[in-house]
Amino acid sequence: MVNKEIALDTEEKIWKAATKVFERDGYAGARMQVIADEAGINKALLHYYFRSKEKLFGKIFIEKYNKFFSTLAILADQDMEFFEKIDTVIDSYMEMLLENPEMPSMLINTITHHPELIDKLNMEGAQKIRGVLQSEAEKGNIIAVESLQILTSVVGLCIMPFLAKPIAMHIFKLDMEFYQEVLNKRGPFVKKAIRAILKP
Amino acid sequence: MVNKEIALDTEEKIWKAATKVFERDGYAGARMQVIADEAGINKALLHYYFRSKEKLFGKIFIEKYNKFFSTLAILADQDMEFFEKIDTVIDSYMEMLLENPEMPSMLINTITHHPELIDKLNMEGAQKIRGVLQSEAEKGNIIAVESLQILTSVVGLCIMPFLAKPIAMHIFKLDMEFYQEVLNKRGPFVKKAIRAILKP
DNA sequence: GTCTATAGATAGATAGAC
DNA sequence: GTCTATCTATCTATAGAC
Repeated sequence: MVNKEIALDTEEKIWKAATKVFERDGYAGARMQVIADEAGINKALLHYYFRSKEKLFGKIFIEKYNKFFSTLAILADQDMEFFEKIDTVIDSYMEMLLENPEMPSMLINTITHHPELIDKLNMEGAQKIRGVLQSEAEKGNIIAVESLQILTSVVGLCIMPFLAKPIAMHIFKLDMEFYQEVLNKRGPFVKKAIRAILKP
Repeated sequence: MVNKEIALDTEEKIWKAATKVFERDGYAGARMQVIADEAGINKALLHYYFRSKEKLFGKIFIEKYNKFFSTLAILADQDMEFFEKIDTVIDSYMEMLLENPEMPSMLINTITHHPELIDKLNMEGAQKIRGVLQSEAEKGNIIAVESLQILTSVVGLCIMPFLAKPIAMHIFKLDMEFYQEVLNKRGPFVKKAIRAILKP
């Protein structure tokens, strides 16, 4: 069992190192040598464990995003009042963003450059939430617009301060503390904003 | 003058080709050979005109984004009622996005990987608009929140359907026509949404 | 200004010893 | 499983003929 434990440990080190480098540099910008250095192992071991750069990236990407999307699917299924459900989704989204601010841009970039990976994502959660929105609109509880307008509004309102962070901090000469405060207050702000938008 | 005309023409061909390839593949993913092919010229000519890949990218990036941001600066200076000004900014933003849907993700990516370029962007427009928001909030005409919350809301609401296009079309199995309609209706939707959000 | 040819560096991937 | 050494391909960039 000793060998297997060591193996798992190495695989984990590679996984963490590769995640970090891919997030920072993107797929095209990432270098296998850099990942190996970060993991404290040799370049050849990367290929021993994952065969190719593409496979390594694909596995990490799918695992990371499916974990997030499956959380959404669970939330959408819970038995709650509509706005409570929306709030829970926003809370979950903001929590994820605060821990992984690079996820939105990585998702967008990957789908653009590796469209084949899109099929491996489990998007039940998004479909369920869209269904909820459509049914609420039919009942007249919220404004009657295409549910995509609302869905993209929730997501856009949540992620924008994270996407804009580097550029906004620079333009307005803000320090990290100030910006962190903006991010911390974003959840409550978005909840209010969505209520205002959806009022029929 | 014949030589100069031919030179300008070649430079322009390179510019267009490079813009296309950088937008599609990103800086790290772009290849000088691909740009040369796209421009219908030889690879060596790229270096003759622009010295290096980095310089070529930097020049295109700065020109493209400063053109857009200077439009914003002009709008912010116009003598208009507040919501008329907001509407004009949204219209201008949506028009730009409909023609250049890749601009937001390219901006975000570039700032992340080439932070030195941030200093070459002229961000007067954004600063002016933030000033307008702050002064309106002080006057009590709109809700009293940090102006960054509003600024990122406007931008987030505008760009999200463009960022999400490939992934949303796939998840919900939408055709281009349907999605285009969503994009066309986005401007009016965002204007309403911002009014609802800002109401004190 | 424009081309061909190639230098020089570095990428991903593999062979083979241990 | 892990390493060193190396292959092969490909990248940016330049030299030099025209």
